[in-house]
Amino acid sequence: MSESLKTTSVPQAVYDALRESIVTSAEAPGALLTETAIAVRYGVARPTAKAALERLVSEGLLSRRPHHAAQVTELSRDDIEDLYGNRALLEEAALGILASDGVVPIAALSVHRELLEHARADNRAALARTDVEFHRALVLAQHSTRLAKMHGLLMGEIELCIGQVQSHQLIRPDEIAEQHQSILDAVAARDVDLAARLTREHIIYARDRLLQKYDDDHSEDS
Amino acid sequence: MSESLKTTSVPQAVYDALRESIVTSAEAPGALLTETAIAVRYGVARPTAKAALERLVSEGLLSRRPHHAAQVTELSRDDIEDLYGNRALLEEAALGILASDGVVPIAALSVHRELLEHARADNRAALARTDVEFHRALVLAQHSTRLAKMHGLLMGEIELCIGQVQSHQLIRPDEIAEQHQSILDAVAARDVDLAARLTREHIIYARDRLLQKYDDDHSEDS
DNA sequence: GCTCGTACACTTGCTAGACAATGTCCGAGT
DNA sequence: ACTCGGACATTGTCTAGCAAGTGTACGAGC
Repeated sequence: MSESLKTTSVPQAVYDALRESIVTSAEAPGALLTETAIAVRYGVARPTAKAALERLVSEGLLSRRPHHAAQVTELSRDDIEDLYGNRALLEEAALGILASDGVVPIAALSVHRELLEHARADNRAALARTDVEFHRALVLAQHSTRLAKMHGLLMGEIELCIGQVQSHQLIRPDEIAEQHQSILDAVAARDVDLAARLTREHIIYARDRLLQKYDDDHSEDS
Repeated sequence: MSESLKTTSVPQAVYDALRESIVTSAEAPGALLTETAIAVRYGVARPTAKAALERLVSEGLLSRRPHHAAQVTELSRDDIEDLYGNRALLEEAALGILASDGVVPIAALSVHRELLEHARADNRAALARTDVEFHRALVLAQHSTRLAKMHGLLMGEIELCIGQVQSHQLIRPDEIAEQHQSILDAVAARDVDLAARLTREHIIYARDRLLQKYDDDHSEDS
């Protein structure tokens, strides 16, 4: 007990670990997670595990019926469309605010550079993760706390979505990077309409690639 | 134990009761709510009270620092603008969807009739409550579950906002009812742009009345 | 052989109590 | 007047356990 830096609270740590294993699909969709199983896995008491599970349920990553074990949410095609439609709405608004202020957020810039690195190395898994981080950084940069909160809620499920459909397999790194650059340019140029339009197109583009992969995966069975 | 229908779970009941007393400003903004105090007030165990408090914190109705009692969130002028700005964004999108489908939701219609009753009786408190319910019903009627979830999150804080600024005092019942009717008409006529525009104007109108009252209340002190 | 009902195992719902860790505040000593 | 120390309040987390709901599998009856 000397090496642990006690970075956060115990339930937070359990939540983080559990969330990570869910969005990376280490826990398959539909997998059952009982409170006691989580408790023994991370060496915590059952109420602690329960708190982490309930939080994940409220964020939509887990589902549960009253007296049953929680299970990893299985996203349908409609869910994907819903998620990305609302994401487009929110990010379009966020980028509009950023562009009208003409402030290019430095946090997003550094993430963008990191993303370029991954693109050059053709590391698609890392790129998918950094892509999410880039969009988070953009939305966090504008001042509306509620917009950021709602966006965070959506992005949680979107990460799960990206994990379940292994969409990073068909990502085109150069296109992603280029689209991000265009958006940043529009913000710097204070072109509100362009920034909003490019953002929506970028997200719809991502959605379509996801849906395409989803359909491919689901065409052989049934 | 024969008359109680056991309508919901215990934490849910505590949550409901607590939420009610918060949004009605029975608990003044800034009031301290300790876990033990809530537990004894409702005759439940401390973990149960804790769960209810944590849920309210996650919804923004309560604030808390790590080892301190939770307290009722005090909304600032910026918070009001933020809440209503995002509310306009979401409801504009929701009404756009409804109008493009051309389906006037029956749930919203019945709430609208109830609202007309309150308007006729000039019961402003009930009207404010029904107004919120009307907007919830509208958003619930479109099919996007995420949009409804995010809207619900916002409306929680908005109810608190309405309670803190006693805004119902300066509501004009006839104007509210008329604006709602116009929106419903636009949806029935499948006029997407009009429905969206009227919705935004209606919300901005409500926001401005709220801000006006807020400024009046805060001009004498300081 | 099939259907129905019952009992059991699993899991959560909720409670009780305890101890540790932390933050606040007030008073004592300098 | 200022600093330091300790008491108090509050939450964080754990252990323990009972009650209640749900599904399943087994056995009885037809």
